[in-house]
Parts: sequence; structure tokens; C-alpha cells
Amino acid sequence: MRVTIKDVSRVAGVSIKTVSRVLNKERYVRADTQAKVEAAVKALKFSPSLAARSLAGKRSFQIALIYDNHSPFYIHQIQEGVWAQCREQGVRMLAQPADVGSPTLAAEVGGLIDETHVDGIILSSPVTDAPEVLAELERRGIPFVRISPGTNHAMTSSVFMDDVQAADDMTTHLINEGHRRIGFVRGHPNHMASDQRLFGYHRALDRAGIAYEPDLVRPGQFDFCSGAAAAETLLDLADAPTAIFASNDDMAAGVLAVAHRRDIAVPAALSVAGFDDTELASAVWPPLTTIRQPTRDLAYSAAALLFSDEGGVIHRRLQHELIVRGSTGRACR
Amino acid sequence: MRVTIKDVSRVAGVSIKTVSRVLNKERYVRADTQAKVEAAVKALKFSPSLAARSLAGKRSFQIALIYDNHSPFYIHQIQEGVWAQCREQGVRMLAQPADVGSPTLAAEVGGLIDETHVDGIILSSPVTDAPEVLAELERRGIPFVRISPGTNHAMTSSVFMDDVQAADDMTTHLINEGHRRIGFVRGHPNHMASDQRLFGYHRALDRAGIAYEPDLVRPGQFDFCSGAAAAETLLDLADAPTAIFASNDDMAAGVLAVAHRRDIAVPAALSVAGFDDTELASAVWPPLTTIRQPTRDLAYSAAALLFSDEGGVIHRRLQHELIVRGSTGRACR
DNA sequence: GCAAAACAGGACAACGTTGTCACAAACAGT
DNA sequence: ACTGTTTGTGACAACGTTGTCCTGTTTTGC
Repeated sequence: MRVTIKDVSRVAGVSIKTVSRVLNKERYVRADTQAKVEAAVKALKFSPSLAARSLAGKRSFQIALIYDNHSPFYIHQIQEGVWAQCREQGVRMLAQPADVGSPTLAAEVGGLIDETHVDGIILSSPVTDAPEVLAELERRGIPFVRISPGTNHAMTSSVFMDDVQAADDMTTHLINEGHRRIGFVRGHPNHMASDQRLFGYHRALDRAGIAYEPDLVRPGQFDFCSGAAAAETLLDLADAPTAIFASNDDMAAGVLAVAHRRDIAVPAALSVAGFDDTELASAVWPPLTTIRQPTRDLAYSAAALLFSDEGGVIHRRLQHELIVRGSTGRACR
Repeated sequence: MRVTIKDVSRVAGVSIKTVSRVLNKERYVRADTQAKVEAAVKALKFSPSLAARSLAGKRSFQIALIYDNHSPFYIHQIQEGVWAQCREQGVRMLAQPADVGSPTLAAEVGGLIDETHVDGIILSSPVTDAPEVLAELERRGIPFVRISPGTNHAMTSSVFMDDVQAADDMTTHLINEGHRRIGFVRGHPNHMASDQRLFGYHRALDRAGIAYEPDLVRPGQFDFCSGAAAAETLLDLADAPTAIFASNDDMAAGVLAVAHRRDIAVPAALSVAGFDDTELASAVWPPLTTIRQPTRDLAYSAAALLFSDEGGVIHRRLQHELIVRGSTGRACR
């Protein structure tokens, strides 16, 4: 029924081992032999069985992407980047949503590896910083790369951007626009980036000689609702901020909605800034001033790192960019 | 190194075949034998190799989800639904983005099947209606289920909602609010749902005795920008519509943005309606009146159908719901 | 009580590849 | 010309499961 390597070898008039050599680009195959095999492969439309390759060989031609992130925009970009790299490498991508809070997470990851023999794993924040998962992966010695990890980890490669500097940039931008009272909405506590962005905000204030006011900093969950809730309390303050910097676009959209509801003009009476530059940032009104996080490229590079055989640990930093759109402007008071 | 079925059989004091029987819940295993095996599996933390199972047996314990959809919200929900079902069934999910326009698509799908021996395939719109893909799948006799297909296809199962009725419901809602000139933004021409939604719009107008005006219907691509562009031309009309119904939320967000830019109050001067009820619908201001499409449930049911062994073709319709939010109101003129 | 059927479990081949080894031919260095 | 290395190819075992067939042991039906 199915076309196997034997059929190819018969048509090409060589042994199955030689076909295997061509398939895997091994050395020691004469050019004309290789051509014969390739012709046979094409004629028969042969695709080697991953199951058999994986069982017999050392590679499985599959990698897994593990994520626990509730911003559809974000994970969409991550998936796209990883997948693009996989496609180039001729490798399949297993999508593996996870729950960082779950006590069985490490076991599930272990099971995944045992079952599928994946060649490597891409970890996306916040799974990047789940100690049990990292321990499990290291115990097994499986290659993995972390996207935007919050913690340093000398032993494994990672790709990331400078969240501290980016938040600093944005805060500085607002300060330059004349804002002195700048509200801040924190990200989800599970994400290390949340702390880093807060730190960047803090650092920029310090440098400008503006006192840090705890009242102006509100918790958030990286989702629309928590952004709206934070905005409500911030705007209820006797001395309300003239600008609100939310740690991601979803929450910034929440802030915008509250401003609209209260008939506060943006940016005339209130500037609003986001973070990530997801599609959402351009889909709301006014379009959000935000930080372009090179999410897709981060994912693409992460996968590239996984496949690169230059051994050793590589940490690659990608550049962010401040995107100024209509949601921010000069301070009014 | 790795734990295999042999290790389990040794610990449990039975043959490997018996372990296999327990793993696959086959008949003819005594309760005490089964208990012994299960204890051994647990003690050794054994996970069977998918590669070996797939090679030796008839199942691969993997399915593929093929999609070509550029709304991150939509595919996020689809993935989540399929994945939830997979998890229940102990099956892995291969994510396979595709490009409906590509001439090699059918070959790629064929290669995927040959390589991975997936047990089944979930097709999400618009791949559901790519004839070459359907032909390829049928030629191979691999089970597949289509989510929201646009064309009827007696031979394969599908899950869907009634796009015509839903669009009719929305249009009727707008008519009931006093609107007579209702703009419509079509969806991406590749998606059959686009035609169906247009048809529902048309049907509702007819029933209400309102003339269909081609000028009020504009093309769109299911993305923010095309929604905005359509809004521009609609609002430029000498006799501009008092309501605009966009075929999805992304485009409705584009319409909203244009209205804001032109200082047209929503819904006081213009009502805006979307379709899908993605997270975006609640993230914009004012929140969108829209149709709740049970996307996640559609995906979950599709996967369930794939695994259900009640042979035969099943078509399952899920209910939509009209969600009235702040973006629509009484007509002003 | 006895045959037939149902139950329980094992031995071994098979799945489709890659890894290892063996071997022959071509080439290089003396 | 003689050795040693590099190149090119094939035979065969191995990977870790399930499918098929076989052999016993119970249970069932008369």
C-alpha cells in the first residue's frame, strides 16, 4: 500500500541504505547514484515515515512548542515564527498548551518527551521560568531554547528583548511629553517581564527626578478586564494621572475603554501607552503608542538556535522599538 | 536508558504482549494481572513510544489541525477546542498552518499524512473548501472533519453554525432599531461564510421590504484595514448609511476607528455591528454588538467527531447567539 | 462428565527506517 | 609495486511497539 524506502531502492536500483544516505545527506554517495535515488523519490512521491526514522535513528524530526499565554495575538506570532523555521528545516511542530500553575506540568512535559522523542523544545514565557520544567528538561538532557525568559540561566540558550530598557524608553517618552503623574498597570505576576517592565518605569522616573508613587501602580493580569479595572481606580484618584502606561496592549485597550466611557479625551486629557504592538494596538481608537516587541522574530530565532549545531549556549537579544501613535500626546496640566 | 515495555513486563512479571494489552485496554486480561502491570507502569513512569506504536500498530495517536486563517483570535479558539478534545483522548496535536492559494498545498498535506501517519485531520475554514485537498484526503481514505465548511459534502462529517440565519438575525436587529440604510462589509472571498453572511443580510432586507443597494455593500478581507477602507467609502456616500454591519469583528473594529477619526458618535450617529464575538469585540469602544460564534465548541466537537467510532457521516450544527452591546442603537434619521 | 466455547497469556514476526560493520574500489604516499 | 587511507555501497541487526498465531486454563451448555 504505502510507498516505502524499499520501493525507492528497487526503482533506483540501489540498496535501501543508499537511499537512506541520500535522504539524510550523508557523505559517500556518488553524484550519479544520488541523482538516480532522487529521481525515484520524486517519481514515487516518497515521504519517509517519521515513526520509523524516529525509532531507528537519533532524530524524530519533530519539536514541541510549549506555551501558557492567554494573549491570542502573542501566541499566534510565536507559533508563526517557530513554524516558519520548522518549515525551513523540514521538521514538524507539536503545539502544547500548558498550565504553569498545574502541579503535574513537569510530568506532562516528561511524558511528552518520552512519547514523542521530540528533538528539542521551545519554551515560551512564562513556562520559561517554571523551575520544575527546567529541571525535568535538564535531567533528560534534551535541547531547549527559551523565549523571553525572566531569569538568567547560564546553561541554556535563549532569545529575548530588553524589557527594562523598553519600559524605560516608553516612560521617558511620556516624561518628555510633559507628563509627571504617570500611572502604571503591571503585568501578570507569573511573568517575569512584568517585574522588568515595572523596573524600567521606576528607573526612568528616578532618572527624571520624579518621585515613585505606589498609588499610581496597579496590578494587572495582561488582559483587557484587569486593564479596565486598573484604569477605574487610577482615574478615581483625587490627583489622577495624566498618562497611563499599561504593560501590554490588551490592558491598554481596557484603559482606553474606560476613558471613552468617562468621556475623557485621548490623548488630549489622558495619554495611554501599551506594550507589544500586537494587531490589537492598531485596531483600537486611537491607535496605541506602544513598544514593538519582535515576537515573531524571537520565535523564529529561538527555533533557529535549537537547530543550529554550533554547540554552546547562546543568548540573543533582539531590538525593540518605540512606536508612537495617536494615543499619547503632550500633558495637559 | 529509556524505559521500555520490556522493563515494565519484567517488573510486572508478565510478557510484553500482556503489557501492551493493558495499555490498549484490550480484552482478556485478569483484573489482578492488570493491576500488577499498572503498578509497574506507574513505578517506572513508563510512557510508550508513539513512534513504535505508530510503526507497529494501526494508530499514531496524533492528529493534525490544518488552518489558513489570519484572525489570531479565531485560530486561537480553534486550537484550544481541538486541543482540549485531544487531551481527553490522549492524542497529540500537530499544528499545520497552510496557504490555500498555494499550488503545492495538496502535496504538502499528502506528505504530512505519509510522514506522520496521523489518525485524522481537522480542517478549518477556508481549507475546508479547497477541492484538491479534499480530493487528496479522500483518495487516501483518511478520516477528517471540517469546521464551518462552505460547501456541502455528503461524504464527510462537519460541524458548523448557520451563517445565513445569523447574518439575518443581525440585520433584522438593526432594522428593528429603525435602520433603513445599512452598510455591509463582506468577508474574504476565499471563505464561503462570506457569501452566506451576505445572503443572510440580503434575505433580512427582502423580508423587511427594504431595497438591496449594491452601493452599500463593500468588499473586505476579514482584517482591520479592509474594514476601515470599506467604512471610508461607505461614509463618503452622499446618502451615508446609519448602520454598518461588518462580516467579522476585526473589520468592525476598523469601521469604529474610522468613525472615531471622523468624530461620528457611535452609536448615536452610526451603529456598528460585528460577527464572531472574539475577544476583540469587547476590547474596543464601544463594545461591539456581534454574533457569538461558538468557535471553541465547534473545534471541540469536530475533534470529538473524529474520534467517535460511530461510523457514518455526521453534520452537527451549533447555535449562534446575537450579542447586543454598546455599538448599536436606534437610528437617528 | 464431556465437548465446545470463552478466557488468559506468551512467542515471534512485522512495521520502515538508521546504525554498525564489512568489503571493494579508487587514490595517495612511499 | 606495496601499503594505507579515503570513498562508495550493501547486508543485517536494531529500535519499541502491535498483530497474528498458538497454547493452555476456565467456564458453559447439555
